[in-house]
Parts: sequence; C-alpha cells; structure tokens
Amino acid sequence: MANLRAQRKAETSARLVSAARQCFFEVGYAETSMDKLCASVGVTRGALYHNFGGKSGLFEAVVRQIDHEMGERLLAISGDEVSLDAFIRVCRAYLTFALEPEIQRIVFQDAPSVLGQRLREIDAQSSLDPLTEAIADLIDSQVFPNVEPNALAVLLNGAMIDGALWIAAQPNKDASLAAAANALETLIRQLAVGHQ
Amino acid sequence: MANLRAQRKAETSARLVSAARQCFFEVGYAETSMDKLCASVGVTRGALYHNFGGKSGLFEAVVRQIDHEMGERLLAISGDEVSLDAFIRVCRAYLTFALEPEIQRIVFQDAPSVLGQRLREIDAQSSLDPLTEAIADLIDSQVFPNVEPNALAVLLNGAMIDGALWIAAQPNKDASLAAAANALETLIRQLAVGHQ
DNA sequence: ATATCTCACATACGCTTTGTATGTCAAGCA
DNA sequence: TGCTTGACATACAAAGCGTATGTGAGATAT
Repeated sequence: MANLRAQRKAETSARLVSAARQCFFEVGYAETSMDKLCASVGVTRGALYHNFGGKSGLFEAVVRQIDHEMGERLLAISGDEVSLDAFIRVCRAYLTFALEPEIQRIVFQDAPSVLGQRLREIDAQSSLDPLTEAIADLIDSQVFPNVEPNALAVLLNGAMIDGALWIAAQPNKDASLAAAANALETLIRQLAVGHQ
Repeated sequence: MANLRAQRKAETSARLVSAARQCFFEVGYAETSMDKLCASVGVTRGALYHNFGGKSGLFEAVVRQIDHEMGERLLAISGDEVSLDAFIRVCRAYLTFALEPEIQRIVFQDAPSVLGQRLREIDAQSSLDPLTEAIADLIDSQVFPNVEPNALAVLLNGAMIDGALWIAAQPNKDASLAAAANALETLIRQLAVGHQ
C-alpha cells in the first residue's frame, strides 16, 4: 500500500528534526525561533505543533536522534569482550564522543534545562545502560570491587561528561584531553587493583 | 556617611535576588516572569535592568550567591587536614549538598543552559578550586598517583554532580545515596592503593 | 542655602515568540 | 462518488523581553 500521507508526514518530520538539530546546535535552544525554522523548511508552525506538540517536543526528538546515534557508535566499539582494557577503550571513546560540539551543546548544555528529569530516561538506553552492564560484568569477573553497578556507572558517566565539557573550555584541548583521559584511565585501573 | 542611595540600591538588589532565587527554584528559569517577579518585590522591570542588566544577569547573581554559600560550607568542613579520610569527608559532604533541590534545579539543571561556559568560571572558586587543591596535596603526599590535579578534580566533580542528580531521580533515595556514596568512596580509596 | 547634577528607578513602546483555535484540501475508505 | 480523516495552513490572542526616555529624590559644589 502506498500510504502517501504517512510517508509525507515522516518526511516533514525528518526535515524539521534535521533543521532543528542544526539550529539548536548553532544558536542554542532559547535563541531558536520556531517560526523561522519552520519557514526554512517550507512549512508553517502548524506542522510543528501537529507533529511534535511544540518546541520542546521537537527538541526532544533531536535529543533522541543524537542519543540513538551515540548508542550505535558505542555499541560498535564495545563488542562482546569483557575485560578491563575493553572497558577503558569504551570509556575513552565515550569521552571522545562527548567532545563533539553538537553533542555538548544539545545534550549536555541545553537538554537538562529543557527536558528535566526526562532526559535521564531518554539517554539511559543509549549510554548509561551499556555502561552499567559492562561494569556489572567486570564486577562478576572479580575485576572490580563489589559496588552497586548503577551507582558506579552514573559516577563514571558524570565524570566523563564533565571532563569533556572541561576539555572543551580549555585553551589547549589536546593537552587537556590527554590529562583527562589519563586521569580517567588511572581512576578505572586503580579500581581493579587488589581484586585478581 | 549616610549614602542612602547606595543603601537603597543594595536593598532592592538583595530583595530581587531573594525573590528570584525562590522563583527560579520553584518554577525554573524559563517559566519565571520578570514582570511578575519585579511586581512581587514592589519594583518595575526598570529596576531589574538597571541593577542586573537583564534576566540572565539576575540569574547569574543568584547562582553566585548559592555557589558562595556552598563554598563557605565546604570550607567549614574541609579544614586544613591533608589526609585521605578528610578528603572523603569533603566529597561526601559535597554529594550531600548537591542533593538539595534548590542547588540541583538552579545550579545543575538550569545554569549550564543559561550561563554557558561562564558557569565554569563562576563555580570554580567555590567548589572546583578547593577540590583541586586538596587533590594536589594528596598527590604531593604520595597518597594519590601522579595525575593532573585539575583533570582529576573535574572528573570527581562531575561524578558527584551526576551522582546527586541520579539519587534525586531514584524512588528510594536513602538506598541510592548509600550506594552512590559507597561507590564514590571505593573509587577514591582505590586511587590510593599502591602508593604508600 | 540653593542651584545643579547624578543616579536609581518608573513609564511607555515596539518587537518577537509561543500556543491555540479554526479553516482547508488532498488522501483514504465505503 | 460521496464521506471521513488527517496533515497541515491561517488567524488570533497573549505574554515576555529589551530599550528609549522621563522623573524625582538624594548627593555635590559653590
């Protein structure tokens, strides 16, 4: 069946999300005008409210898209290996992803304010759950001491996010990245000491 | 000298900051109307723009006030002792402070979006600098391995902030706090292993 | 003491943005 | 082919922010 209507709808939705993603990144959530954004896509605000319910709904769609992409990228790197080295590889990759300006601006800077607690549910699947699972595996394998995997995952997640934001604010980003990555790796490797 | 004018100005500024702090906490930055806020204080928006330059200026003043208070509280706890136990006490206290709803909403949820990179400079003095100094002392004392103190401070700072936000979102907050505090303490104590 | 000046704040205005309520026309269905 | 539905467009109303300008009490100078 053709179902042209659903196809059209998906297209306009995708175009709105695409344009919004660019604007939210370049000028931020507050400074993005829905009127101008819709005009640039070739629709009116009626399409926006019909498809996403409002400005925050469109923003949430953008965040979900970015989170989904990051989840895929992390999944491609992690693989099935359960080892300290693999875990550190994933963390280092996550730190690198978090350095990307688009992710920083949209997901780390604006999303907490716009989406509130819902953000936690949204990016749980993409980043926090895989991290928790990897930690739980390492605890089971006696590599890590026996702590609550969820709690440790949250702590490491926050450390990497804030680390990435810090790096981005430093003048010498290469040196800062090296320092942060080194500190992070030390933090994680030390966790595994005394638990052979 | 009397200088009534300066005194009046300081009073209206303080009253604006006080009222704003309550509103920003209760309904958030975006939903706070400067018109209604100024009316509740008994002034017009003219006073706001004269004293703070705008909505974001008033918000920044509120953040500075909260940050300053938190810095004082942390300073009272830290003392001059350089030891792993003292460091853990401070971190635990920071985690507890970060659990307070007012701090979460204003400083952690809304401030990054409203103030952007400036937030980092603002709360550097209150929380990050003391943390960095404590870490540097512990590295000098061979308690911690030799990593960049700034980087490690940022990582731990982010871990504690995100940990506090996570706890606040959990149904069983007591258990979550215990789990996060335990994981954090393990993370820090393990750092000191093998560096007698 | 008085004239002048300054500054803390009020008033008034215009622009922008958001949300909603209603209209419309093509696509799907009977 | 007539009716219904849904994906938008149009029109409207309200609120908020920022700025430009006015004003009167307090500070200053002579």
